[in-house]
Amino acid sequence: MLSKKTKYGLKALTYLASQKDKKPVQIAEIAKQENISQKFLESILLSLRKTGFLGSKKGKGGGYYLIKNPNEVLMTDIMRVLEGPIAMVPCVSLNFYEKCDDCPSEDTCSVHMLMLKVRDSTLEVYRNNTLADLII
Amino acid sequence: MLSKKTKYGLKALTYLASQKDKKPVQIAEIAKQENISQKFLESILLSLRKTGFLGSKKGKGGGYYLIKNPNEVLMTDIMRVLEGPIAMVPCVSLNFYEKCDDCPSEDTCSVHMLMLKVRDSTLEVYRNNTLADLII
DNA sequence: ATTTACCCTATAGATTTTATAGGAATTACA
DNA sequence: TGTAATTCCTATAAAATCTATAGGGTAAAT
Repeated sequence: MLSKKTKYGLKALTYLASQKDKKPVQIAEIAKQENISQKFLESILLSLRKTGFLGSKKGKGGGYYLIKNPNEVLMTDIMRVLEGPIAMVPCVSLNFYEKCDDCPSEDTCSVHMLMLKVRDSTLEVYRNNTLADLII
Repeated sequence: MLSKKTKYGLKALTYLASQKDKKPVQIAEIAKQENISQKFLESILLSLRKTGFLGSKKGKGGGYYLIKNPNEVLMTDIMRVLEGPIAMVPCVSLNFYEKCDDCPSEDTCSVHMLMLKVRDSTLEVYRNNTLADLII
């Protein structure tokens, strides 16, 4: 299941991406328009800024804005920051690899092979979609 | 992330599928071979029996066995029983549909469209794999 | 100065996941 | 007929994760 954090994050990014200009948008505005708890959204936007997706401006007239053009932002990168690993098991994760402690070998693990296929098919979707594709 | 329940369930099903004959296999044997807590596995196998994937036999020489041939068991069906919805959001789920309470409309939801694509690509994997494909 | 708005950390509440406990019911077999 | 083996079932506890909320700090604009 997609976490609320990811869902809210995607909605906020899309909201920013659909702005005419690149002027900062306030948290309060995004929160209200997208039905998101403002404080929760605040922490999400903060993490998106720290990971280089958003810029921010303090003080009056401040807010958040996109750093790159929407069509340059791959869904793979967004999803990894918001949701974490794209793979369903750590042992098939490209960016968050971990060995499973309950498996003697990955070569003979039935789950491993299946989840590799799922990962690849999901990756293909994320690699072929940018933030721009989320704008209706 | 794949839950342990699903992972263990898949391993257990694969273990049963790779048996030569269809004689019942005891929980204890599967638990030991696959490094799974026996009591936890017990509840998983129970749910797989109640959903028609496994048969069971009580008493001495009892255990669990597959009802169908491994190549007749689609991964879609297994995953829905073990893990639940294949979709990452309820509003794009075929079998567990639910409206999102924070979205005014699905047609204008950026998350909805993306998750529809992810669901379809994942479904394609599960529809093209059976339990037999998990056997190494 | 004062107001506006982001910055940051800690923590609490809710939910889900991951088991564990303990006994009841059933079967095989001596 | 008795006994050991094995699944069946419900309840509940422990742990982890998710979803916020609280409250003050910091920088910028006017």
